[in-house]
Amino acid sequence: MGRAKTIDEVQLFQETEKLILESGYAGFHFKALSERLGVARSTIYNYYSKKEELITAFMVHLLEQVVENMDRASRSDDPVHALIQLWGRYANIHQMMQVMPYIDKEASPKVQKSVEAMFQLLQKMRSKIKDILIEEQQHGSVRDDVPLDTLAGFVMSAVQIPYRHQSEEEWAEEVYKLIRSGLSA
Amino acid sequence: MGRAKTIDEVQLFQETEKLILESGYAGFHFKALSERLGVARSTIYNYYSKKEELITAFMVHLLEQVVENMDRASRSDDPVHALIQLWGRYANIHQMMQVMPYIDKEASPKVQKSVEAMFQLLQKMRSKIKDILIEEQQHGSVRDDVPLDTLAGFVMSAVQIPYRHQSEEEWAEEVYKLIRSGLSA
Amino acid sequence: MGRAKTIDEVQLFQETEKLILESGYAGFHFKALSERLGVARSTIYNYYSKKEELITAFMVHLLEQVVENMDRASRSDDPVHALIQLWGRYANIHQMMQVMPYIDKEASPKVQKSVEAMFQLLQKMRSKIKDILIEEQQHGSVRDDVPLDTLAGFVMSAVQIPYRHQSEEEWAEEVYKLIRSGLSA
Amino acid sequence: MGRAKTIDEVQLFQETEKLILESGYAGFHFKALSERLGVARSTIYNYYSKKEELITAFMVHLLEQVVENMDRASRSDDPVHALIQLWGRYANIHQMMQVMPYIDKEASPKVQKSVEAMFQLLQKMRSKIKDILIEEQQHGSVRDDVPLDTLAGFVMSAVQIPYRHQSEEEWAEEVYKLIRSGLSA
DNA sequence: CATGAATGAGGCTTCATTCAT
DNA sequence: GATGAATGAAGCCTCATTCAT
Repeated sequence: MGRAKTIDEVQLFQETEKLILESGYAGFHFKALSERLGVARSTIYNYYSKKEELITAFMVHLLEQVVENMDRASRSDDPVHALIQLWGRYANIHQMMQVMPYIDKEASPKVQKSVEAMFQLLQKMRSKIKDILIEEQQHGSVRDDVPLDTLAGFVMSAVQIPYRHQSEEEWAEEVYKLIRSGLSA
Repeated sequence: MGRAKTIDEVQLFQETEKLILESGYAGFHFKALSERLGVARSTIYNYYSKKEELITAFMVHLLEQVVENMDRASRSDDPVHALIQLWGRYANIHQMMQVMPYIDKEASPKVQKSVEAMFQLLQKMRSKIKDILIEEQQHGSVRDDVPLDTLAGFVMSAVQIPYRHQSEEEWAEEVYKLIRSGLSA
Repeated sequence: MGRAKTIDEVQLFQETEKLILESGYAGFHFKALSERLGVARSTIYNYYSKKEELITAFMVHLLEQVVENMDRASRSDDPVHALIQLWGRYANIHQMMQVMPYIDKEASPKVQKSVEAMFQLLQKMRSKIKDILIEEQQHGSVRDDVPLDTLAGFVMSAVQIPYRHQSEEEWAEEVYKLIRSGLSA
Repeated sequence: MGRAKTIDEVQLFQETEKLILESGYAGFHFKALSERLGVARSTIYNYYSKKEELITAFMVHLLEQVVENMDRASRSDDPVHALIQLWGRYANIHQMMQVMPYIDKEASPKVQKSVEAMFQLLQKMRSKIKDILIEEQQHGSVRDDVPLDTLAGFVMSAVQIPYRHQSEEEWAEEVYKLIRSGLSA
């Protein structure tokens, strides 16, 4: 019944991500997206009836993946290390998140729901990081002379360190060293 | 009394910065800007004949300030410390820089010039950081088991660590500790 | 159990009427209609291959009912009274008729036919009213110092008098008095 | 300062009225309007930033005129007569009013204000009619065996009686007779 | 210079309608 | 027949930019 789909959500999300990374929120239109997908602009409206709905749905999807992976990370031997490796893999979340302030949060009820979900996920991320750090503080492997919030911010900010010429793995190793023991020789 | 309002270029830049910080590139319009300045939209065209010209001119201005301050920082006792303090003061440069990818660089010759200038200034920033780090490596106070680029990225990324509840000074102290010696207790 | 839903034409007309009364021509979409019927939008096209075809078919159907009832009314003791009672029952025809000007009459041959039929039915309505009035004029119970067209218009306009707090019957009685003997005490 | 206007509100209202009367709410677009006015579509947005704002502003303007004229009418020798004459002159208000249900009342704060104003004006119209009728009831020239609301509805509905081949004056005279003394000979 | 007016380009959305299963 | 998918045309709206005073 009905004819075969020419696009699916996976493709939609893939191209959405690419487009946002390349052109940011302002440059993200259904027009551009439809051209990349090779469908009519209006076709996309059959999937998401508002620009904001697609973007936020995608971002929720992305954050969910990250949070899921953080769970795994926190159970590893060296959770901080695992976290940094995760950052290496999802280097673009941070960039994606920067789009958030520009989203019209009242665009539709669906958008509102997604935005709420995003905040909760971010909350979860932050608290998972803190949990990891607290745990390590108790083992004496993380300093406690700096407020937890700042420590967490420090760990999260590492996601911003650009890849230079390294592989993802090299990047993670180098950054891990710095996060652990700083610039000092 | 009642004579035609004239635009004060200082105010122009101030409002430009505010507007970009509040709304990002997408939300930066001459319409909004003119309303804040209390002049007609078309008046701004007597100063900058293109949106991009204004934005890029402003960004060059901003970067020049930062670079100037970096010069001073690099001559201080503890240049890394001074740098972090600088980040505290210019916490928004990073956010400002994020609009760059969305600028149509071919918009006009003036824009092209400004964009070139910006790249050179960014270049300068990066190399100043590297110079500082190299200098410290020679004194043995900065590690050399991590590539210089990554070290520089690490220092720059600190600008992203959000203020929590601290003053600018507290923020700088805490972050400095982390940059210097990392998470380790 | 679970066999494909089929459209009931009676229901189709019912929902069409409701929708037009609630939302007017502008608010009448196959989208809304299909939702109310619980079928796919495209299914309606198996019955009416154009929006206009459905609307006009429905209106013909409605007018036919009214004309039929007018026949009965004109054979009653007091035909004017019966007419006003009829208006009470079909208070919405007038509202329905107001969508006519917006219909694209050339939309399809079927539409053209329906539109013609509608005009003939309206013609018939008008002339039935006139017949009734002429008959009464001959009995001396209706004035002849006002052109027949205006008299007919007067009777038809009564359909517009809104229900206030009365039942349909009360409305008809009150309006009948006014139509018969006017405002005068 | 600034260049000379090419359209003014008067023209805008005139063409708005014509367009609505010809094509109804659904057929009223800024595109059609701009074509008639010989300006670009976007120009109209400099005057009214939403379709609904223009329509409702116009309707308020129209009702205000009518209400003003009703004041004059109620002070005349035969207020009911004057009212019917007024209906002759503003035969289109009723048609215009039918557009109301389709207006998105939440379209903008300005729209909301206008809609409120419209309701108040309609309220005023109705109560002015009632005042007139009450006054006449006290003089014994209007019946009191029919509820006031119905009487008022009866008077208002007269606006719907179509012109046949008469002048405005003839129409008013004929309709006045009917309103006063009904169909009876 | 400052301004108010006009405009075009470009993005957003909604539907009627067609297609393939 | 019934359906879900795809589409194009049409209307909405917002700006950057230009023009004439």
